[in-house]
Amino acid sequence: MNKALKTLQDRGFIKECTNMDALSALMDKESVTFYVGADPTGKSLHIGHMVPFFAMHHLQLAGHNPIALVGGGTAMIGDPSGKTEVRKMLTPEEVASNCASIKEQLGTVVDFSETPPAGVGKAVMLNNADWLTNLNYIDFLREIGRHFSVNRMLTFESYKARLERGLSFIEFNYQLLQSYDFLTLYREHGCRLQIGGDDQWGNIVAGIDLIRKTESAECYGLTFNLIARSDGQKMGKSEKGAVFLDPELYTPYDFYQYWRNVNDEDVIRFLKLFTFLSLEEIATYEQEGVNINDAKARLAYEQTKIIHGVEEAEKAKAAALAMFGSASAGIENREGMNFLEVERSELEAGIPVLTLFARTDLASTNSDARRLVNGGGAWVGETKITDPKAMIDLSYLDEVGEILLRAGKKRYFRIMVR
RNA sequence: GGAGAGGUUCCCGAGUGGCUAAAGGGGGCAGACUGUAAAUCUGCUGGUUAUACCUUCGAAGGUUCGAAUCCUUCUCUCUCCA
Repeated sequence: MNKALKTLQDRGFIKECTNMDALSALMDKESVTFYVGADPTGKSLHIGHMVPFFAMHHLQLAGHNPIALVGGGTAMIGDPSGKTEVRKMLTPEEVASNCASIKEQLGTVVDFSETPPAGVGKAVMLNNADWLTNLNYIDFLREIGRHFSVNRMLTFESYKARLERGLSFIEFNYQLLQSYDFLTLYREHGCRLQIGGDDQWGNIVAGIDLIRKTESAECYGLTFNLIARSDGQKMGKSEKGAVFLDPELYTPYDFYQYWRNVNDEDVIRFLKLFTFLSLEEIATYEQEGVNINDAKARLAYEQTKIIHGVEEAEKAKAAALAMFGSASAGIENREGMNFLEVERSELEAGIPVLTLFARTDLASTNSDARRLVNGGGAWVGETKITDPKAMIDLSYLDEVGEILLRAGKKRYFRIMVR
Protein backbone atom coordinates (compact mmCIF):
# COMPACT_ATOMS: atom_id res chain seq x y z
CA MET A 1 0.00 0.00 0.00
CA ASN A 2 1.07 3.56 -0.65
CA LYS A 3 2.97 5.04 2.27
CA ALA A 4 0.70 8.00 2.82
CA LEU A 5 -2.37 5.83 2.75
CA LYS A 6 -0.68 3.44 5.12
CA THR A 7 -0.10 6.31 7.51
CA LEU A 8 -3.76 7.19 7.48
CA GLN A 9 -4.72 3.59 7.98
CA ASP A 10 -2.27 3.07 10.83
CA ARG A 11 -3.53 6.16 12.56
CA GLY A 12 -7.10 4.94 12.37
CA PHE A 13 -8.56 7.36 9.89
CA ILE A 14 -9.79 5.18 7.10
CA LYS A 15 -13.27 3.78 6.94
CA GLU A 16 -13.83 3.04 3.28
CA CYS A 17 -12.26 3.62 -0.10
CA THR A 18 -13.84 3.35 -3.52
CA ASN A 19 -10.84 1.56 -4.95
CA MET A 20 -7.93 1.19 -2.61
CA ASP A 21 -5.58 -0.63 -5.00
CA ALA A 22 -5.98 1.82 -7.85
CA LEU A 23 -5.72 4.84 -5.58
CA SER A 24 -2.64 3.44 -3.93
CA ALA A 25 -1.01 2.88 -7.30
CA LEU A 26 -1.87 6.39 -8.43
CA MET A 27 -0.43 7.93 -5.29
CA ASP A 28 2.76 5.92 -5.71
CA LYS A 29 3.10 7.23 -9.22
CA GLU A 30 2.42 10.92 -8.75
CA SER A 31 1.38 13.78 -6.51
CA VAL A 32 -2.35 13.58 -6.28
CA THR A 33 -4.55 16.61 -5.91
CA PHE A 34 -7.36 15.91 -3.46
CA TYR A 35 -10.05 17.84 -1.66
CA VAL A 36 -12.19 18.06 1.44
CA GLY A 37 -15.24 20.18 1.75
CA ALA A 38 -16.28 22.14 4.81
CA ASP A 39 -19.62 23.84 5.07
CA PRO A 40 -19.50 27.24 6.72
CA THR A 41 -22.67 26.68 8.69
CA GLY A 42 -21.26 28.37 11.75
CA LYS A 43 -18.84 31.04 12.74
CA SER A 44 -16.33 28.50 13.91
CA LEU A 45 -15.40 24.94 13.16
CA HIS A 46 -15.41 22.55 16.07
CA ILE A 47 -13.10 19.65 16.67
CA GLY A 48 -15.53 17.19 15.14
CA HIS A 49 -14.96 18.87 11.79
CA MET A 50 -11.23 18.51 11.97
CA VAL A 51 -10.64 14.83 11.30
CA PRO A 52 -10.50 15.15 7.50
CA PHE A 53 -8.19 18.13 7.86
CA PHE A 54 -5.80 16.21 10.03
CA ALA A 55 -5.82 13.58 7.33
CA MET A 56 -5.19 16.34 4.84
CA HIS A 57 -2.16 17.35 6.85
CA HIS A 58 -0.65 13.87 6.60
CA LEU A 59 -1.29 13.64 2.89
CA GLN A 60 0.19 17.06 2.29
CA LEU A 61 3.36 16.06 4.10
CA ALA A 62 3.57 13.08 1.79
CA GLY A 63 3.67 15.43 -1.15
CA HIS A 64 0.07 15.44 -2.27
CA ASN A 65 -1.75 18.65 -3.00
CA PRO A 66 -4.73 19.56 -0.84
CA ILE A 67 -7.66 21.68 -1.82
CA ALA A 68 -9.70 22.87 1.11
CA LEU A 69 -13.07 23.69 -0.30
CA VAL A 70 -15.19 26.07 1.68
CA GLY A 71 -18.80 25.53 0.79
CA GLY A 72 -19.92 29.09 0.43
CA GLY A 73 -22.37 27.95 -2.22
CA THR A 74 -23.54 24.65 -0.80
CA ALA A 75 -24.04 26.14 2.65
CA MET A 76 -26.91 28.01 1.07
CA ILE A 77 -28.57 24.65 0.51
CA GLY A 78 -27.79 22.41 3.45
CA ASP A 79 -26.69 18.80 3.36
CA PRO A 80 -29.41 16.41 4.46
CA SER A 81 -27.02 13.45 4.73
CA GLY A 82 -27.49 11.59 7.95
CA LYS A 83 -29.55 14.32 9.49
CA THR A 84 -33.07 14.07 10.68
CA GLU A 85 -33.91 17.74 10.70
CA VAL A 86 -34.02 20.44 8.11
CA ARG A 87 -31.20 22.83 8.56
CA LYS A 88 -31.82 26.45 9.20
CA MET A 89 -31.27 28.59 6.15
CA LEU A 90 -28.39 30.99 6.33
CA THR A 91 -28.30 34.39 4.75
CA PRO A 92 -25.62 35.07 2.15
CA GLU A 93 -23.99 37.52 4.56
CA GLU A 94 -23.73 34.92 7.32
CA VAL A 95 -22.22 32.43 4.92
CA ALA A 96 -19.65 34.90 3.68
CA SER A 97 -18.48 35.90 7.12
CA ASN A 98 -18.37 32.26 8.25
CA CYS A 99 -16.20 31.40 5.28
CA ALA A 100 -13.67 34.01 6.22
CA SER A 101 -13.20 32.80 9.79
CA ILE A 102 -13.06 29.15 8.78
CA LYS A 103 -10.28 29.83 6.33
CA GLU A 104 -8.17 31.12 9.14
CA GLN A 105 -8.84 28.14 11.36
CA LEU A 106 -7.84 25.59 8.75
CA GLY A 107 -4.47 27.23 8.54
CA THR A 108 -3.61 25.60 11.87
CA VAL A 109 -3.27 22.12 10.39
CA VAL A 110 -2.78 22.69 6.70
CA ASP A 111 0.09 24.71 5.24
CA PHE A 112 -1.34 27.14 2.72
CA SER A 113 1.90 28.98 2.08
CA GLU A 114 2.79 29.95 -1.47
CA THR A 115 6.02 28.03 -1.48
CA PRO A 116 5.79 25.01 0.77
CA PRO A 117 9.00 23.21 1.83
CA ALA A 118 10.38 20.62 -0.54
CA GLY A 119 8.44 17.38 -0.56
CA VAL A 120 5.33 19.00 0.85
CA GLY A 121 2.26 19.40 -1.31
CA LYS A 122 0.91 22.75 -2.34
CA ALA A 123 -2.38 23.57 -0.69
CA VAL A 124 -5.04 25.97 -1.84
CA MET A 125 -8.33 27.10 -0.49
CA LEU A 126 -11.29 27.55 -2.77
CA ASN A 127 -14.88 28.58 -2.33
CA ASN A 128 -17.53 26.80 -4.35
CA ALA A 129 -19.65 29.94 -4.31
CA ASP A 130 -17.33 31.02 -7.13
CA TRP A 131 -18.87 28.53 -9.52
CA LEU A 132 -22.19 27.66 -7.91
CA THR A 133 -23.89 30.99 -7.36
CA ASN A 134 -24.06 31.96 -11.00
CA LEU A 135 -25.14 28.64 -12.40
CA ASN A 136 -27.89 28.76 -14.94
CA TYR A 137 -30.66 26.45 -13.85
CA ILE A 138 -31.58 25.10 -17.27
CA ASP A 139 -27.97 24.59 -18.30
CA PHE A 140 -27.25 22.85 -15.04
CA LEU A 141 -30.18 20.49 -15.41
CA ARG A 142 -29.21 19.64 -18.97
CA GLU A 143 -25.55 19.14 -18.32
CA ILE A 144 -25.51 17.67 -14.81
CA GLY A 145 -29.04 16.82 -13.76
CA ARG A 146 -29.58 14.28 -16.51
CA HIS A 147 -26.84 12.05 -15.10
CA PHE A 148 -28.61 11.56 -11.83
CA SER A 149 -31.16 8.86 -11.26
CA VAL A 150 -33.78 9.78 -8.72
CA ASN A 151 -34.50 6.11 -8.18
CA ARG A 152 -30.91 5.55 -7.23
CA MET A 153 -30.65 8.61 -5.04
CA LEU A 154 -33.66 7.49 -3.07
CA THR A 155 -31.91 4.28 -2.17
CA PHE A 156 -28.97 6.08 -0.55
CA GLU A 157 -28.58 5.29 3.07
CA SER A 158 -27.77 8.91 3.85
CA TYR A 159 -31.25 10.03 2.85
CA LYS A 160 -33.05 7.32 4.73
CA ALA A 161 -33.59 9.26 7.91
CA ARG A 162 -34.91 12.19 5.97
CA LEU A 163 -37.28 10.23 3.80
CA GLU A 164 -39.13 9.30 6.93
CA ARG A 165 -39.47 12.85 8.10
CA GLY A 166 -39.65 14.75 4.88
CA LEU A 167 -37.01 16.02 2.54
CA SER A 168 -37.48 19.16 0.56
CA PHE A 169 -36.33 19.52 -3.01
CA ILE A 170 -33.70 22.10 -2.18
CA GLU A 171 -31.87 19.65 0.05
CA PHE A 172 -32.36 16.82 -2.37
CA ASN A 173 -30.24 18.86 -4.76
CA TYR A 174 -27.31 19.00 -2.41
CA GLN A 175 -25.80 15.86 -3.80
CA LEU A 176 -25.84 17.24 -7.33
CA LEU A 177 -24.04 20.34 -6.25
CA GLN A 178 -21.39 18.48 -4.33
CA SER A 179 -20.88 16.20 -7.30
CA TYR A 180 -20.59 19.24 -9.50
CA ASP A 181 -17.93 20.60 -7.15
CA PHE A 182 -15.87 17.47 -7.60
CA LEU A 183 -16.32 17.67 -11.37
CA THR A 184 -15.26 21.30 -11.43
CA LEU A 185 -12.21 20.61 -9.32
CA TYR A 186 -11.30 17.72 -11.58
CA ARG A 187 -11.61 19.84 -14.70
CA GLU A 188 -9.85 22.91 -13.43
CA HIS A 189 -7.37 21.56 -10.91
CA GLY A 190 -6.94 17.95 -11.87
CA CYS A 191 -8.40 16.84 -8.56
CA ARG A 192 -8.59 13.05 -8.42
CA LEU A 193 -9.60 12.29 -4.87
CA GLN A 194 -12.23 13.45 -2.43
CA ILE A 195 -11.93 12.66 1.24
CA GLY A 196 -14.48 13.23 3.94
CA GLY A 197 -16.44 11.83 6.83
CA ASP A 198 -18.32 8.59 6.50
CA ASP A 199 -21.58 10.47 6.14
CA GLN A 200 -20.25 11.87 2.88
CA TRP A 201 -19.93 8.48 1.22
CA GLY A 202 -23.04 8.85 -0.88
CA ASN A 203 -22.15 12.33 -2.04
CA ILE A 204 -18.61 11.32 -2.88
CA VAL A 205 -19.63 8.29 -4.89
CA ALA A 206 -22.15 10.39 -6.77
CA GLY A 207 -19.39 12.81 -7.73
CA ILE A 208 -17.15 10.01 -8.95
CA ASP A 209 -19.99 8.63 -11.05
CA LEU A 210 -20.62 12.03 -12.54
CA ILE A 211 -16.99 12.46 -13.52
CA ARG A 212 -16.92 9.00 -15.04
CA LYS A 213 -19.99 9.77 -17.12
CA THR A 214 -19.01 13.22 -18.29
CA GLU A 215 -15.23 12.95 -18.52
CA SER A 216 -14.68 9.22 -18.80
CA ALA A 217 -12.15 9.58 -16.02
CA GLU A 218 -11.68 7.59 -12.87
CA CYS A 219 -11.56 9.45 -9.58
CA TYR A 220 -11.48 8.16 -6.05
CA GLY A 221 -13.12 8.60 -2.73
CA LEU A 222 -11.86 7.94 0.75
CA THR A 223 -13.93 8.26 3.87
CA PHE A 224 -13.00 8.44 7.53
CA ASN A 225 -14.52 6.98 10.58
CA LEU A 226 -16.93 9.33 12.19
CA ILE A 227 -15.32 10.01 15.48
CA ALA A 228 -17.44 9.21 18.43
CA ARG A 229 -16.34 9.08 21.99
CA SER A 230 -16.43 5.70 23.59
CA ASP A 231 -19.39 6.83 25.67
CA GLY A 232 -21.31 7.26 22.46
CA GLN A 233 -21.48 11.00 22.69
CA LYS A 234 -20.78 12.83 19.52
CA MET A 235 -17.30 14.16 19.18
CA GLY A 236 -17.00 17.85 19.60
CA LYS A 237 -19.87 18.14 21.98
CA SER A 238 -19.21 18.99 25.56
CA GLU A 239 -21.07 20.28 28.55
CA LYS A 240 -20.55 23.74 27.24
CA GLY A 241 -21.81 22.83 23.79
CA ALA A 242 -19.63 22.25 20.78
CA VAL A 243 -15.90 22.45 21.32
CA PHE A 244 -15.16 25.31 18.99
CA LEU A 245 -11.74 26.23 17.71
CA ASP A 246 -12.45 29.92 18.06
CA PRO A 247 -10.91 31.08 21.37
CA GLU A 248 -13.74 33.57 21.75
CA LEU A 249 -16.28 30.77 21.81
CA TYR A 250 -14.25 28.20 23.70
CA THR A 251 -11.27 29.38 25.67
CA PRO A 252 -7.90 27.66 25.24
CA TYR A 253 -7.98 26.67 28.90
CA ASP A 254 -11.34 24.93 28.53
CA PHE A 255 -10.16 23.48 25.27
CA TYR A 256 -7.16 21.96 27.03
CA GLN A 257 -9.40 20.64 29.77
CA TYR A 258 -11.72 19.04 27.26
CA TRP A 259 -8.91 16.86 25.97
CA ARG A 260 -7.46 16.36 29.40
CA ASN A 261 -10.72 14.72 30.45
CA VAL A 262 -11.36 12.32 27.58
CA ASN A 263 -12.30 8.78 28.46
CA ASP A 264 -9.54 6.30 29.10
CA GLU A 265 -10.50 4.22 26.10
CA ASP A 266 -10.25 7.17 23.75
CA VAL A 267 -6.79 8.50 24.56
CA ILE A 268 -4.65 6.44 22.22
CA ARG A 269 -7.12 6.71 19.40
CA PHE A 270 -7.26 10.48 19.75
CA LEU A 271 -3.49 10.81 19.98
CA LYS A 272 -3.27 9.11 16.62
CA LEU A 273 -5.99 11.15 15.01
CA PHE A 274 -5.60 14.57 16.56
CA THR A 275 -1.87 14.99 17.08
CA PHE A 276 1.15 14.75 14.84
CA LEU A 277 3.16 12.63 17.26
CA SER A 278 4.80 9.65 15.63
CA LEU A 279 3.17 6.29 16.07
CA GLU A 280 6.31 5.07 17.84
CA GLU A 281 5.98 7.81 20.39
CA ILE A 282 2.29 7.16 20.86
CA ALA A 283 3.07 3.49 21.36
CA THR A 284 5.10 4.33 24.46
CA TYR A 285 1.90 5.51 26.11
CA GLU A 286 0.29 2.16 25.50
CA GLN A 287 2.90 0.24 27.40
CA GLU A 288 2.20 -1.52 30.62
CA GLY A 289 2.60 0.60 33.70
CA VAL A 290 2.31 3.95 32.01
CA ASN A 291 0.07 6.38 33.84
CA ILE A 292 -2.83 7.05 31.53
CA ASN A 293 -3.06 10.57 32.89
CA ASP A 294 0.29 11.34 31.30
CA ALA A 295 -1.14 10.34 27.96
CA LYS A 296 -4.14 12.58 28.50
CA ALA A 297 -1.98 15.52 29.47
CA ARG A 298 0.11 14.99 26.37
CA LEU A 299 -2.96 14.79 24.18
CA ALA A 300 -4.33 17.99 25.68
CA TYR A 301 -1.05 19.80 25.29
CA GLU A 302 -0.41 18.72 21.71
CA GLN A 303 -3.91 19.42 20.56
CA THR A 304 -3.98 22.84 22.19
CA LYS A 305 -0.61 23.62 20.67
CA ILE A 306 -1.83 22.78 17.19
CA ILE A 307 -4.99 24.82 17.41
CA HIS A 308 -4.06 27.71 19.67
CA GLY A 309 -0.27 27.78 19.49
CA VAL A 310 2.58 26.94 21.86
CA GLU A 311 2.04 29.91 24.09
CA GLU A 312 -1.57 29.16 24.87
CA ALA A 313 -0.78 25.48 25.31
CA GLU A 314 1.90 26.29 27.86
CA LYS A 315 -0.39 28.63 29.72
CA ALA A 316 -3.23 26.12 29.82
CA LYS A 317 -0.90 23.39 30.96
CA ALA A 318 0.58 25.56 33.69
CA ALA A 319 -2.85 26.61 34.87
CA ALA A 320 -3.99 23.02 34.97
CA LEU A 321 -0.92 21.98 36.92
CA ALA A 322 -1.44 24.77 39.39
CA MET A 323 -5.03 23.76 39.95
CA PHE A 324 -4.83 20.02 39.92
CA GLY A 325 -1.20 19.27 40.61
CA SER A 326 0.29 19.06 44.06
CA ALA A 327 -0.98 21.69 46.44
CA SER A 328 2.39 23.41 46.50
CA ALA A 329 2.47 23.81 42.74
CA GLY A 330 2.02 27.49 43.30
CA ILE A 331 -0.58 30.07 42.59
CA GLU A 332 1.46 31.95 40.05
CA ASN A 333 0.36 29.83 37.17
CA ARG A 334 -3.07 31.22 36.66
CA GLU A 335 -2.38 32.83 33.36
CA GLY A 336 -4.35 30.50 31.17
CA MET A 337 -7.37 30.73 33.39
CA ASN A 338 -10.46 32.69 32.59
CA PHE A 339 -10.65 35.84 34.64
CA LEU A 340 -12.70 38.87 35.51
CA GLU A 341 -11.56 42.23 36.78
CA VAL A 342 -13.46 44.04 39.49
CA GLU A 343 -12.97 47.50 40.94
CA ARG A 344 -11.29 47.65 44.29
CA SER A 345 -13.98 49.97 45.58
CA GLU A 346 -16.61 47.44 44.69
CA LEU A 347 -14.86 44.79 46.70
CA GLU A 348 -14.44 47.13 49.64
CA ALA A 349 -18.19 47.50 49.78
CA GLY A 350 -18.60 43.77 49.36
CA ILE A 351 -20.19 41.85 46.53
CA PRO A 352 -22.89 39.27 47.18
CA VAL A 353 -21.52 35.80 46.35
CA LEU A 354 -24.38 35.02 44.05
CA THR A 355 -23.78 38.17 42.05
CA LEU A 356 -20.08 37.51 41.85
CA PHE A 357 -20.52 33.96 40.61
CA ALA A 358 -23.17 35.04 38.15
CA ARG A 359 -20.73 37.48 36.62
CA THR A 360 -18.31 34.66 35.82
CA ASP A 361 -18.70 31.65 33.58
CA LEU A 362 -19.25 29.56 36.67
CA ALA A 363 -22.91 30.44 36.88
CA SER A 364 -25.19 31.97 34.30
CA THR A 365 -27.65 33.71 36.60
CA ASN A 366 -28.15 34.48 40.25
CA SER A 367 -30.51 31.55 40.49
CA ASP A 368 -27.89 29.34 38.94
CA ALA A 369 -25.36 30.57 41.47
CA ARG A 370 -27.82 29.96 44.26
CA ARG A 371 -28.21 26.39 43.15
CA LEU A 372 -24.48 26.00 43.17
CA VAL A 373 -24.24 27.28 46.72
CA ASN A 374 -27.14 25.18 47.92
CA GLY A 375 -25.60 22.15 46.28
CA GLY A 376 -22.40 22.70 48.19
CA GLY A 377 -20.25 23.32 45.16
CA ALA A 378 -19.32 26.96 45.55
CA TRP A 379 -15.87 27.89 46.81
CA VAL A 380 -14.12 31.18 47.31
CA GLY A 381 -10.45 30.46 47.73
CA GLU A 382 -10.34 27.62 50.25
CA THR A 383 -13.63 28.60 51.82
CA LYS A 384 -16.75 26.69 51.01
CA ILE A 385 -19.70 29.01 50.73
CA THR A 386 -22.85 27.69 52.30
CA ASP A 387 -24.79 30.89 52.83
CA PRO A 388 -26.35 32.32 49.67
CA LYS A 389 -26.37 35.75 51.28
CA ALA A 390 -22.65 35.80 52.01
CA MET A 391 -20.74 38.90 50.97
CA ILE A 392 -17.35 38.72 49.35
CA ASP A 393 -15.02 41.52 50.33
CA LEU A 394 -11.33 42.33 50.62
CA SER A 395 -10.87 39.82 53.41
CA TYR A 396 -11.15 37.05 50.84
CA LEU A 397 -8.13 38.21 48.85
CA ASP A 398 -5.35 35.67 48.82
CA GLU A 399 -1.63 36.29 49.12
CA VAL A 400 -1.33 37.57 45.57
CA GLY A 401 -4.27 39.89 45.96
CA GLU A 402 -6.72 37.91 43.89
CA ILE A 403 -9.74 35.77 44.53
CA LEU A 404 -10.03 32.32 43.11
CA LEU A 405 -13.59 31.14 42.65
CA ARG A 406 -14.36 27.52 42.18
CA ALA A 407 -17.47 25.60 41.14
CA GLY A 408 -17.21 21.97 41.99
CA LYS A 409 -13.81 20.38 41.72
CA LYS A 410 -12.73 21.36 38.30
CA ARG A 411 -14.06 24.72 37.26
CA TYR A 412 -12.02 27.66 38.36
CA PHE A 413 -12.38 31.35 37.77
CA ARG A 414 -9.96 34.07 38.67
CA ILE A 415 -11.02 37.43 40.05
CA MET A 416 -8.48 40.20 39.74
CA VAL A 417 -8.72 43.53 41.48
CA ARG A 418 -8.31 46.67 39.49
C1' G B 1 -56.72 23.11 -4.11
C1' G B 2 -59.28 19.26 -0.47
C1' A B 3 -59.06 16.21 4.13
C1' G B 4 -56.57 15.07 8.55
C1' A B 5 -52.63 15.27 12.37
C1' G B 6 -49.57 18.32 15.00
C1' G B 7 -46.30 22.74 17.04
C1' U B 8 -45.20 21.98 25.31
C1' U B 9 -39.67 24.26 29.26
C1' C B 10 -31.94 22.64 26.32
C1' C B 11 -33.76 17.81 23.48
C1' C B 12 -37.40 13.82 23.33
C1' G B 13 -42.11 13.43 25.27
C1' A B 14 -46.76 13.45 29.00
C1' G B 15 -50.45 16.80 30.03
C1' U B 16 -57.83 18.26 27.43
C1' G B 17 -60.39 24.22 32.70
C1' G B 18 -58.02 25.12 39.01
C1' C B 19 -53.86 20.44 43.05
C1' U B 20 -49.11 22.67 36.53
C1' A B 21 -43.15 26.36 36.60
C1' A B 22 -45.89 21.85 33.95
C1' A B 23 -45.04 13.86 34.70
C1' G B 24 -41.14 10.76 32.67
C1' G B 25 -36.59 10.14 30.03
C1' G B 26 -32.12 12.32 27.93
C1' G B 27 -28.61 16.04 28.56
C1' G B 28 -26.39 19.35 32.03
C1' C B 29 -24.72 21.11 37.04
C1' A B 30 -23.52 19.76 42.07
C1' G B 31 -22.58 15.95 46.09
C1' A B 32 -20.52 10.77 47.28
C1' C B 33 -16.87 7.29 45.22
C1' U B 34 -12.17 8.14 42.20
C1' G B 35 -7.30 9.06 38.74
C1' U B 36 -8.97 16.33 36.61
C1' A B 37 -11.35 9.12 33.69
C1' A B 38 -15.57 5.80 33.10
C1' A B 39 -19.53 3.34 35.63
C1' U B 40 -22.78 3.80 39.87
C1' C B 41 -25.77 6.26 43.71
C1' U B 42 -28.05 11.16 45.58
C1' G B 43 -29.81 16.23 44.91
C1' C B 44 -30.80 20.20 41.58
C1' U B 45 -32.18 21.79 36.65
C1' G B 46 -37.27 29.37 33.86
C1' G B 47 -36.17 34.30 36.21
C1' U B 48 -35.96 37.81 40.41
C1' U B 49 -34.48 42.58 45.46
C1' A B 50 -37.01 34.90 46.72
C1' U B 51 -41.36 31.03 52.15
C1' A B 52 -43.48 35.77 47.66
C1' C B 53 -43.62 37.72 42.93
C1' C B 54 -42.76 37.75 37.47
C1' U B 55 -42.37 35.34 32.57
C1' U B 56 -43.15 30.51 29.87
C1' C B 57 -46.61 25.65 26.61
C1' G B 58 -46.12 28.37 17.67
C1' A B 59 -48.45 34.04 17.23
C1' A B 60 -52.43 37.42 18.19
C1' G B 61 -57.15 38.07 20.10
C1' G B 62 -61.55 36.11 22.96
C1' U B 63 -64.58 33.13 26.76
C1' U B 64 -63.91 32.40 32.18
C1' C B 65 -63.30 34.08 39.02
C1' G B 66 -59.33 31.00 36.72
C1' A B 67 -56.52 28.51 30.32
C1' A B 68 -50.81 24.76 28.08
C1' U B 69 -55.85 22.92 28.28
C1' C B 70 -62.25 25.96 25.43
C1' C B 71 -63.40 29.55 20.95
C1' U B 72 -61.59 32.74 16.65
C1' U B 73 -57.98 34.30 13.24
C1' C B 74 -53.02 33.79 11.68
C1' U B 75 -48.53 30.95 11.05
C1' C B 76 -45.29 26.72 10.45
C1' U B 77 -44.59 21.28 9.96
C1' C B 78 -46.15 16.46 8.64
C1' U B 79 -49.58 12.68 6.35
C1' C B 80 -53.20 11.36 2.76
C1' C B 81 -56.14 12.79 -1.64
C1' A B 82 -56.37 15.70 -6.40
